Amino acid sequence: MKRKITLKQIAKELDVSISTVSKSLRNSLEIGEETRLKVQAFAKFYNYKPNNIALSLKNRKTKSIGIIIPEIVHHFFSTVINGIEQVANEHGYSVVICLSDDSFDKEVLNMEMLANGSIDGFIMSLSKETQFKGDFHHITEVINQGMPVVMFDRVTNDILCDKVIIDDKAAAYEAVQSLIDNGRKKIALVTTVDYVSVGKLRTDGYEKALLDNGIPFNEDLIIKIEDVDTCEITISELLHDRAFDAVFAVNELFAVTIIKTASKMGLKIPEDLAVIAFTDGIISKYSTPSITTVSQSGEKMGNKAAKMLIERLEAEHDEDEDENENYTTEVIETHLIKRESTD
Amino acid sequence: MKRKITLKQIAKELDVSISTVSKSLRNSLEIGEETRLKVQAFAKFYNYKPNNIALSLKNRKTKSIGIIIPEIVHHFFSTVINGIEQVANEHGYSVVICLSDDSFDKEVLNMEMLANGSIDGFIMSLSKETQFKGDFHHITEVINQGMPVVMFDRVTNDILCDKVIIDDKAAAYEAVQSLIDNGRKKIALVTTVDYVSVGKLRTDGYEKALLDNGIPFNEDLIIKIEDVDTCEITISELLHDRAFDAVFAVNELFAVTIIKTASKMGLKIPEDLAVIAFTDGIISKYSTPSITTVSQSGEKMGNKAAKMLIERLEAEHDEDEDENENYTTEVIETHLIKRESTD
DNA sequence: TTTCAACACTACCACGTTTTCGTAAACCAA
DNA sequence: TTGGTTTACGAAAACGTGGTAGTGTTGAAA
Repeated sequence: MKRKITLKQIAKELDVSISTVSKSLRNSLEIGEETRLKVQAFAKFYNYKPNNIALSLKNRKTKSIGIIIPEIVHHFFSTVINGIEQVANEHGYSVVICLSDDSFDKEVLNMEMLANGSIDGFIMSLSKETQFKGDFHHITEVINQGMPVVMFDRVTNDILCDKVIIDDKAAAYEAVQSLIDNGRKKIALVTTVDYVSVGKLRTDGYEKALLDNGIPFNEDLIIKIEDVDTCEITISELLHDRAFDAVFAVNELFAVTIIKTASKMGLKIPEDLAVIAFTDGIISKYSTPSITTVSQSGEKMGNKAAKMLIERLEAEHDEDEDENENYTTEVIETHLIKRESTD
Repeated sequence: MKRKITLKQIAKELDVSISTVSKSLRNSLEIGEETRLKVQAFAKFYNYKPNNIALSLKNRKTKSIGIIIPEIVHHFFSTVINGIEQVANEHGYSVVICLSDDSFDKEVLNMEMLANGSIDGFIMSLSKETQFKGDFHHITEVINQGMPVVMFDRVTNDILCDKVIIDDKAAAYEAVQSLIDNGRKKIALVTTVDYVSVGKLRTDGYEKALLDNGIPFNEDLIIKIEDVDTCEITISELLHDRAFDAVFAVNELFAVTIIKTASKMGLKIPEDLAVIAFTDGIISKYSTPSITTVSQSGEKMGNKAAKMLIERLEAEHDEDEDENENYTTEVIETHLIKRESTD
C-alpha cells in the first residue's frame, strides 16, 4: 500500500526543492533540462498526479458542480443528470449529486453542505415542499455569496438566476389542441394537487386550449390525484359515466393507470378514450397501447443548464467586479410524440 | 456579494489570533468565557461555516464517496444510487457520480479524476467494455493506494475487494423452476451477448434448472440479442413455430418487447406464452399484462454497498497498519414477484 | 577588474483549518 | 521575593500546491 506521492516527497527523494519539482513538471524554462527530465521521469514512474484538494484550496475552484434534485429514481431527472454530466465531463468538471426527497429541510441541508467550498455552482430543481412554502432563503444566500445557480424545470420567479424550462403552458395547449382536432369534446385533465409550478402551468394551457376552441371549461373534468395507487376508483367511476372521451395526464404514470383501468372496463383505446401524457419516459414507449406524449427532453435541459453554469463559472474569472448579472431563461422546445393511444 | 467569512477574517476583525477563534468555536476550555462568547456571537452573525476543502486537506478525508456506473438512465442503477445516497447522507457523506457510458476509457478517466483526493472511496459497477477487456489495472491501482473500493452487480473475481451482488444463478434457477412447475416444457432464454458476467451466470442458472428437471438443454432456445429494436423479427419467427411456450428474459426490456410481439400475433399471455423477466423495474409493473419478475433490489444493494464502504472508511482510522483485509462478498436476497404474465 | 545578464535553482507566501507547543500574566503558597 | 501553578491566549507547523520574488554562481562584455 503505497500512498499517493506528493511534490514534497519527490523533492526530498531527488534532493531538490519543492518548487523545482513543481516547475519541472510544468515544463518551466527556469529549470535546466537535466533536472527537468530527471524529475519528470521520477514523477512518471511514481505516477504523480497533483492533489485535487490542494489545488481546489489554492485556486478557490473545485471544478465540480452540485446538483440538487427531488429524486433520482425518475426517468426525467435521470436524463437531466445524464445531460449535465455529458457537458460537465467535456469541460473537466465532476458532478456531485444530492437528493432532496422533495423535502425542504433536506434541500436546505444539502445546499449548505455543498456550499461550503465543495462545489463551484449549483444546478437544481426545487422540491415540492420548497415550492409550497415559498421559502427560498437558502438559495438567495448561496447566490449572495457569489455562487452561480441554474434552476431547471421546477423553478420560481422569486429567485433571480439562470433558468432552463420548457413552455409547460404551450406544450399542454398543443396536446389538448391535438385532441380537439381529432374530434374529442369532453377532455379530462388528470393532474396532481397543484402547488407545484409546472402543474399549474399545464392546467392553464389545458384551459386556454378549451376556451380558444369554444369548449366550456368544466371543473368536474379536472381530476386531482394525490396518490397514484388510490386513483383507480375515482377514474373508473368517471369512466363509467362516460364523462369524457379523452384524457390529458400531467405524467405518464397517471396515463398508464388510466389506460389500464379503462381497458379493464372494456373500453377501447383510442376509439373510446384517447390519452396523451406529459413527460416522455419509458413507460409510455413500452405500454400497451403505447402512449402519445409531450416530449420533455431532460437531456437537452441538462446540457443547456450545464452549459449556462459553466459559462458563468469561467466568465466570473475575468469580469470579477462586473455586476451586470444578465440572467437568462432558456426555453427548451417540446413536441408531441404520437403513439397508439391517440388516433 | 459578500464572500464567505473565514477564521482569519474573524480573527482580524476581533483582534485576536486565528487559533483563538478556532478554539472558541470548538468550545475549547482554554479560551476565556468572554472571548469565547464574543467570537461565537460574531461567527454566528456572519454565518461562519468552516471551509470543507480546507478541512479535507487537513484531515485527509473528503467525506464524499465516488460512484462509477455504466449509465444513470436505467431504473436499476437509479435505485442503487438512491440506496447509496440514503446511507451516505446519514453518515454525513456526499456522493460524486461519474458515468462510464459502458466505456473502458471513460471509466479509467473518471476513476483517475476522482482518485486524486476528491473522494475517500469508490462504489462501482463495471462497464461492459471493462468486463470484456478484463483489464482492471485502474482499479488495482486505486486499491493499492489504500482507497477502499466496493463493487456491486457487475463485479469481477480478478479484483479483491468488498462486493455486493445478487445470486444471479440461483435467481435464474428459481425463475425457470417456477415456469417448469407450471407445466412449461419449452422454455426460451432471451439474453444479451454474454461477456457481461451477470448474463453468463443467469444462463448457467437457466441451464441447471432445465437439467435438474430432466429437460434437455436446447441451444436453439437461447436467443442472444444485440439490440432491442431489431429483435422483433427473430422473436416473431420463433413464436410462429411455437418453438417455446415460456420465456425467461434477462431484462424487462426484452420481456416487454416479446410480449408486444406475441400479442400482435394473437398469442395470449400467459396461456400461450408465459414470461418472466429479470430486474424488477417500472416497465414490468405498468406493462399490460404486468410482468412477473425477479426482484433485484437496487436500493438494498446501494444501502449495503454504502454501509460496507463507510465502515471500512471509519475503521481505517484505527487499524492503520493492520493489513488483514478480510474482504467480504454480500449476497442480496431476490424473490419472484408474480404478476399477470405467468399463471 | 568590474558589471551585468543568464542560468539554475530556492525561499516564501497564500489558500483555511486544526493542533501542539509555548509563554506572558496573574495568582498562590512558602 | 521566589518558585510553582493556573489562566488565557498566540505562534507555528502541517495538509499539497503554484506563483512571485529572490539568491548565488558562472561566464562574458565593458
